[in-house]
Amino acid sequence: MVTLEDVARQAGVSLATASRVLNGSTRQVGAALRARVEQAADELGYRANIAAQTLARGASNVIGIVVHDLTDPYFAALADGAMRAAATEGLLVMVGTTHRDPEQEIAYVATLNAQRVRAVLLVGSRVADPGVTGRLRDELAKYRSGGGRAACVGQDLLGVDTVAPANREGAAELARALAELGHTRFAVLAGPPHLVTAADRCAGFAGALKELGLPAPHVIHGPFDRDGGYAAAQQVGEDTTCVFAVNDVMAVGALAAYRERGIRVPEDVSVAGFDDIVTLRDHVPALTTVRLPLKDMGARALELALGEDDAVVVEKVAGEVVLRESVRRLV
Amino acid sequence: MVTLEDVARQAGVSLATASRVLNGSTRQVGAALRARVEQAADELGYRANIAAQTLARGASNVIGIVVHDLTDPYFAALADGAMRAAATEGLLVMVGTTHRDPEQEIAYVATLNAQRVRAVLLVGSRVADPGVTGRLRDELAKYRSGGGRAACVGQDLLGVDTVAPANREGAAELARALAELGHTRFAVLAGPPHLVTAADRCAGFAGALKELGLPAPHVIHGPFDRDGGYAAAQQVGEDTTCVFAVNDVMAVGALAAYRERGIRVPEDVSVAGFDDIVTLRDHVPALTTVRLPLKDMGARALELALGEDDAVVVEKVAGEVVLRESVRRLV
DNA sequence: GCACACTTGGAAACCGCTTTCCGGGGAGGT
DNA sequence: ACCTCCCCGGAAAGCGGTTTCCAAGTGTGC
Repeated sequence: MVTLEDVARQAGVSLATASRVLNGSTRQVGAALRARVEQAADELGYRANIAAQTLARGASNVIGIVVHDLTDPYFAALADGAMRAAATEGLLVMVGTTHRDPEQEIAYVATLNAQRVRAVLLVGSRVADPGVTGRLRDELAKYRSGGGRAACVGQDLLGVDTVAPANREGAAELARALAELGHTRFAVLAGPPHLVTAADRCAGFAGALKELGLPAPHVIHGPFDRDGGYAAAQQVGEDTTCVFAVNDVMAVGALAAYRERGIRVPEDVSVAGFDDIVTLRDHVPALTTVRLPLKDMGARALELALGEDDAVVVEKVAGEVVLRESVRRLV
Repeated sequence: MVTLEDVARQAGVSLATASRVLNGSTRQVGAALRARVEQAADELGYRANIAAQTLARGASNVIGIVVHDLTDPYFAALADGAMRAAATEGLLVMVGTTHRDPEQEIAYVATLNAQRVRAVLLVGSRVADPGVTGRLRDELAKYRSGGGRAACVGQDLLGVDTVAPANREGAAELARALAELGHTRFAVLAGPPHLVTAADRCAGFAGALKELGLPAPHVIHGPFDRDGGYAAAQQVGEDTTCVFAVNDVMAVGALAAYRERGIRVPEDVSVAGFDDIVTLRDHVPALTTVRLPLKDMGARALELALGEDDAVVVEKVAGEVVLRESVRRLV
């Protein structure tokens, strides 16, 4: 590889001058030398060694994003939002996928710390296990004590800047909207009990029903993905008129299960989800859901992480109930 | 930040010994010292500085993946496959999104070169413009001359290891299968003319029709995404019995357009796509398409890039026609 | 008991770049 | 004509590790 020294020698200048010309500096370099250096760099095909720069400067220009599952459009949208924001700041992005294993999340923070990345974004639901959350907090604390910045999209459980979707409130509002349509017998495809996002949505939904004086929903746990929704839908009782899946991909799984069994949606049963995944906008029947501005949330999380402000800020972002054809009005 | 030197001092050993204990080495260290060092590292919360390691070792443990659009499930699947493969090798992943701007691809290769990443994966269709392709080749050549490895998922146009989907052949086979069902009047939602993947699929399809002695399809160009398919579908002539969208997300756009206009699929018109995107498996009507093993392709590309073999290998991967309900038999 | 091969610990060079600190020269002020 | 001040170029000291090279200690075989 051609190094800065090669360039400097070829241009007949010192290392310092070459560095100042090629890699930015507060100091000026005369036009003549500057031209010589640039030409030499071009001829030799010089590319600065960023590892060396990072070491010398003590600051890197990469950020880390840790998501649960990149192929889930929810995370893809969030990550894309953050990546666009990063690009405008001239930052590179390192993406880690935990494949829904919380331990992996901790491991990634450690690795990103070793990389001395400028900031890390933890995207996705926290888990209820205080053990893992504690260890993650510790790892984050270690990272931050070394000057690292961090933010999270999810629950405010890590002591870092957080973009927190209003899961409880959104689910509650959805419940009220559905009740308004005349539904009274509900089931909730609730996802895994330890996933805080899932639990919050479920609780918010059930809480609103209770306030309305309606019977408690039939809660069915299972995986947080499409197949989880598919499987859980099989266990919904006959008398249920409306099913709330705690996220859109689960709702799609449920719709598929109903379709296979010849149960019509919304004629025989209504189905609602949560997130308003863009990729699903052409689904038939169109999904009633709670819209979250995912891209913005990703971008905002990056902003928070990079922000100078030392105070930990938690930003709640509200969801908006979107009624579509997967839900019908009862009488 | 705590450095190796801090650890060594605390443990009362030399820098060399501490390095050997903590960051792997061929050399052995006695059990007593080893324990002291490990304890010191633990107490201090030491994390190796990877930038320094990369510099000293002259080799990094990160790879770069450049995709066109992460929120497109096609790229998400490919990237996920590659990332899983990378994880098993203990490699970190840097992801770049070009948002379909070919210039960005060149810029990313330059940046990843500067990062001295171990390998770069270029995922996605090449463009027909020989100018950009040439500059990209140059940038890649520069990277590889410095010891970098590279591979591509797409067309064999860059002189690097390539995983090449059999776009022409797959589209041709699809055309034959559709003709078999009695279709004769076709339209192709062809995407942008400069995108090689789109052009190949279109050409393969048209070629097969010609061989069968059928009339040439009505070719409609437009963007390569869902909205492109939606828009292009509006221009399809009345007499067309079957529409081939050159990828699945475009096909979904077309289906949406038809649905809005009250045109039934497949009763009034048949629609087929290409890729067999997993996220779309629950779409109604189920999409006839050509299946590509996306995750495997991503993983394979990484393998090729990392492989020791110096010869440039091009691996064609075949697609499999999958007939589903979006297409009907005529007469 | 001695030469010899192995181990194992440490000193120091080095990886490629940034940046501080110096010094020389030209411009401007008096 | 002299003194400052400013501008710009270069030497060199890091940044935090890895690894080569030495030296000292430990066994082994004869």
